[in-house]
Amino acid sequence: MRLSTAFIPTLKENPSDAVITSHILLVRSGMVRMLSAGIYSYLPLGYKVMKKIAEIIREEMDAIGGQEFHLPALNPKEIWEATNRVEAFGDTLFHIKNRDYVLAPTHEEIMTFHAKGVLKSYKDLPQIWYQIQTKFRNEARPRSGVIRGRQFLMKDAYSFDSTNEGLDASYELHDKAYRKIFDRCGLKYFVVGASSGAMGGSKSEEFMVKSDAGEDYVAYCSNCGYAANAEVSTSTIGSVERNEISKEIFEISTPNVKSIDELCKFLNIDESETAKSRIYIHNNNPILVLMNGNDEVNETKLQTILGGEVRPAHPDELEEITGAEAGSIGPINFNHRIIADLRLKTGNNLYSGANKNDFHLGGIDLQRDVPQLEYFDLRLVASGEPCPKCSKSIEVFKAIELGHIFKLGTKYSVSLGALFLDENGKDNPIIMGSYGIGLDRVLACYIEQNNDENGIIWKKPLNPFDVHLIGLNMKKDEVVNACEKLFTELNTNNIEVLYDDRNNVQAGFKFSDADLLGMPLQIIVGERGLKENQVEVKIRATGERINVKLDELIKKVKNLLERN
RNA sequence: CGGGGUGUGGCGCAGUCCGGUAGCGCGCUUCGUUCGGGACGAAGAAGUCGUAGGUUCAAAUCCUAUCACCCCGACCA
Repeated sequence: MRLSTAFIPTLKENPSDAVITSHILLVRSGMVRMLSAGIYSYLPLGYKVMKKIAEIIREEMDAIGGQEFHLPALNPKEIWEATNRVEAFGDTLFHIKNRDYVLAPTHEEIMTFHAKGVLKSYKDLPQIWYQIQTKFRNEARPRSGVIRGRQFLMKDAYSFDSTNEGLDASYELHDKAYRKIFDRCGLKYFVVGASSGAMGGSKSEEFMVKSDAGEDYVAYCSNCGYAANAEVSTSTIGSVERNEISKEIFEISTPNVKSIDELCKFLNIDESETAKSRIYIHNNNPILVLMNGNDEVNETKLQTILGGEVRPAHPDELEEITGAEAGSIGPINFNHRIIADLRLKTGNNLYSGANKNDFHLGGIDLQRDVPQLEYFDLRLVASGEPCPKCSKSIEVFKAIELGHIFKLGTKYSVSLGALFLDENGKDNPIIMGSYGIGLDRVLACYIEQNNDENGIIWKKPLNPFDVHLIGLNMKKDEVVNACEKLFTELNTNNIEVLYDDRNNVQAGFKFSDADLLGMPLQIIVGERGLKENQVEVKIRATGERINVKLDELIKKVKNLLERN
């Protein structure tokens, strides 16, 4: 492809609304443009990469017996009501105004609809159906460019089995296929145990990429390989020590002391001697959650333990409920339900808020002073604490979810009546699994992991082109002639070439564009080299430059691309 | 949905406090000189100052409303 006529609008400056690296580079390299918040157009160069990602996914899905569908994004609302997911998705579901349609955010319902009455016998099972299709979700707050959009491209797959063993096998197939897909895309990722959330089902795992732009937290142990979403990771850190003598409760004036850190400094005590209070509203009733020191509440665990509706209390509610502001709340004289983290079970001589602004209490013995207290594992795991599997230290970091695989069970087949006859002639709901990959995220994560200060660094097989051919001074006939010849030669050798044939652009500009676009190899053709019958090959990833004789170029390029 | 911020030519921004009819850099067009790391000179094109209403002799600037986008939080199959 000739750059002079291609639509690859590169930008010299960072777009003002982009913050994370992948977003900045996607826009600067002319791969995407924003149409509206969370809605992006893929330009030719970006779409070329998306097609390559899709092709890898297709190959691996087909390899496990997957069959590709193309389902409508426009769905009758009725079918979503049958599974109660109009309510479950709430505002995230896009509704069509002038007809009872919704824009599909995922396709369990529609796939199950097609399975119903067609997969009638255990002999018809198992099946793996998939599609690569645009999904619509009315995200409250789209962010990070293409990583969290209102419209995005997703590969979604569904398995249909007659037995739980069959589901296990289908799930395993997807697990292996996903590893192959992400390996082939050149991504560094983790597979973590996850919460099934509103999807329902018994087991689920996420494929995660470590990134500061991520919205999930992953607990990872480099010693034994343990990895889990922090939402579900168990905390195994030890309980606080119990002193031999429990002091009596005493009140201390602590003016302007709001945080645990300030309290520790003020009283010259250790974090472990303090109990932090967080107030939540559970089904319209206040509940105090007591944590040790600076431990954070794991709200997923809290939600699971309490059930119903749980949310943090607003600041104005705090004063109404406790009589004090956020920094001075505590369990003593608190007249609603209190639960505490397991770590505090043995605690005595603890410091906590007095439910009176600018006062704290010391000498609290939870067993003595709050006898009705219930203890649960409520703690959000943190870096440095012992791994639940091998007791070595774990690391907690932010991550982006690339893919998620679920054992769904029979939730959708039951509510939509997708039944099959077993060997005994008895009706049974089909046992399902569902498996997703965000293609936009694969693209963005690749760039997050492969860039430098000059731009993107592409490697096979996702690279849009293999080589970037740069003609330095296109006013010189010998340069033009040499470039044209190489362009033809490379193309006939099935090497994908982006050819910078612009004759009105300075050399420096071309170099910068080439580094920004980031093809694995740059072939630089200039007068200087041509005198020696040679061109320069630059390896984008390392910056290494090699002078190559013209008649050895194709061989050398093939060779370097193999190695890449 | 709560908090904060920003909307001025294609892109990045100044001007807004203190009202006087719009400017800078990049890009774009034409001509010339340059030509291996984002060139130089000359001439030019391009902006309802997000939108609507109001105040005023006069509004990018002040007031009111509204929309869009970004960041933090809430939410997140």
